[in-house]
Amino acid sequence: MTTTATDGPTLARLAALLADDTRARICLALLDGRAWAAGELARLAGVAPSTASDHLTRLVRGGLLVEERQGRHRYVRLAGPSVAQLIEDLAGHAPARPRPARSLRAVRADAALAYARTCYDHLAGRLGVLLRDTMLDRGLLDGADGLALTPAGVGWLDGLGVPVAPLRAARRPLMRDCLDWTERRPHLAGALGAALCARFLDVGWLTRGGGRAVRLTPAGGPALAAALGLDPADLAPDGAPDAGGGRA
Amino acid sequence: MTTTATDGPTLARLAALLADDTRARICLALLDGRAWAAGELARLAGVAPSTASDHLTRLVRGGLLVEERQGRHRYVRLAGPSVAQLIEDLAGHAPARPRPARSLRAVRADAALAYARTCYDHLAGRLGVLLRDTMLDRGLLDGADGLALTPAGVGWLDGLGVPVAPLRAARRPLMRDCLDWTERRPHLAGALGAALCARFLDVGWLTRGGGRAVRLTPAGGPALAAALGLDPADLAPDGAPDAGGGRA
DNA sequence: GCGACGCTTCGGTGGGCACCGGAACGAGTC
DNA sequence: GACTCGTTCCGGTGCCCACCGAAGCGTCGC
Repeated sequence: MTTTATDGPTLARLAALLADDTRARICLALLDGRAWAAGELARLAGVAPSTASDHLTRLVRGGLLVEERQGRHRYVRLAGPSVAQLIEDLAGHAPARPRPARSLRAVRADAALAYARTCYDHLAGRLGVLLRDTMLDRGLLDGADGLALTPAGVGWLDGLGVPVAPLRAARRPLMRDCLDWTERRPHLAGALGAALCARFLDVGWLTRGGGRAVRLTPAGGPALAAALGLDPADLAPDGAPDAGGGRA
Repeated sequence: MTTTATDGPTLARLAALLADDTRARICLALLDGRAWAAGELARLAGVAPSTASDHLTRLVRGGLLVEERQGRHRYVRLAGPSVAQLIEDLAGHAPARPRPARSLRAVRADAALAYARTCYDHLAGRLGVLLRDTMLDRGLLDGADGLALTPAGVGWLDGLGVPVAPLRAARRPLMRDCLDWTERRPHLAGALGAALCARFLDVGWLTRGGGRAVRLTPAGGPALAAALGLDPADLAPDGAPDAGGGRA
């Protein structure tokens, strides 16, 4: 028999993959869960295509990314939810640094992101945190002895068209708290968080803005408020007058 | 443009703290939850004291470690459970690399670690995983809809002298799955995991071996088996004939 | 076919940093 | 007070790696 699994150098090599500004930027961008082309990532990170290509190769070799070649394009995405979780956790532990606003456009985009965005495959931002809080308030989740769905919660999900049974069968955990970058409080991740986010997009309550931002649709606001037993005003993006301008 | 709270460089600087072999070794050693002197860590990592001192300063500045000066000694320990969790998560994602056994002593020490050890402040290794599994089997935990204590579990803990009420009041989550390095399956962390481990040590069911290893005491084996409704043989460290030799 | 495009490979350059030894400093010890 | 010991500060060295531009290669479009 062999031994303890992870030694120092092994851990260091994994951390080194995220210890570079450019690679970190790339991984954060990929947290939207979609596949990006190599050139897009190079432009986003502000480096030459050759440099980005190098980084992508390294990240793929390290197991953080998977690639898919299509014609002359090289698409990469995060290797899975566990990688997304790892990056989220790291980002959650990094010191929160309020950044100076650079332009009105940037302020609007930041406000839109702070209000609602995807975090790999689930919902984050104020809306994500509010969703979890309300589910706890309404007794759909029980947070006293861990974090678990109540029978009422199972019924509520069923009513939304999110049957729980297939989620239980999934290999990933049903629920998991994910520390929100902007709110510094947890939102809902795991199979359930992903299913809820997908469902809201499916039925048109949410729609993707550019990048990671998502927006409540005119129909989605009242519908979600009703489902949660909230006043529609509670869902207003009160943080800033973002409107719909955030097309980054 | 980038995101609101955590941008690429911020994430990269955090990751860079763990991206060095020596610093990674130091952090892994500190996962035992105790405070180590700078010189001890230098010897453990195999570098000059001046080099280790430099690394410690960097880790403290980065918020991963806290220090405590006592006379001419500088003691450092992990800054808290959240840092321990971060390192555990990273280690859990690192590829498991079977290492060749180097000596009989090393094999014995490794076997002792694989059987039972502390993971910052909670129990890990085969024993830790078995504990969680059995609690699920016995209906003390409910894993179907998240991870939650059942009423039976609350009573069981009370009988062990681990009242749940103060744990609920703690700021850290009551329970959390922590991926075990050696078993690659979850064991129990969070406030409850820490309280259980502390209690087992308090009542003398477990005792600390050298380093991170812990051992079942002659009295503790049958007692723990009885508490869990297991045959004492189920708790045997069957992986290897470790006996009590594992004094790193 | 030809050209445009996206990506990769390949030297070359530069900066950051891990490491050490030696000197200095403070705290304990006799 | 002299000595030891743990730690820190400092200068110097060498390695690793992020970056680029240029050239090469497959893919798509006209």
